[in-house]
Amino acid sequence: MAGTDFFSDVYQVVRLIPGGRATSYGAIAACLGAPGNARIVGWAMAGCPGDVPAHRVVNSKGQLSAKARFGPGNEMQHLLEAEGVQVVNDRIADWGRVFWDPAAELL
DNA sequence: GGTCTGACTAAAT
DNA sequence: GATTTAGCCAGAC
Repeated sequence: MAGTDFFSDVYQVVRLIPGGRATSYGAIAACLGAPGNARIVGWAMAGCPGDVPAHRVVNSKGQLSAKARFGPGNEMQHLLEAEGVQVVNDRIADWGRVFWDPAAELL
């Protein structure tokens, strides 16, 4: 797994997230071997280069915590819906089904 | 090298 | 279910 910087690893994993799916910060962190770095993952997204689909990364409850960072509107939600992810009340519907586990799918 | 911050998580209340 | 507390670690100053 790739690795140079934690950020690079996060970016790479996020880029590997298939359309219509989403994952959580903790899942990415755990995949990188650092289950306690959930915050770092989110922070890495805060400075994502732009080619990183950060809209597919949400918190453990499937809630669009990054929505505010994408914009004051529902831009993040719109992106997810455009990929086939149903978003209701700022959170992903059927989260357990949409959830993409990098540690399992990517392995 | 100490301190603050942050798009988190989980457990406790 | 909502709020609070504490734990976690990498970067910026």
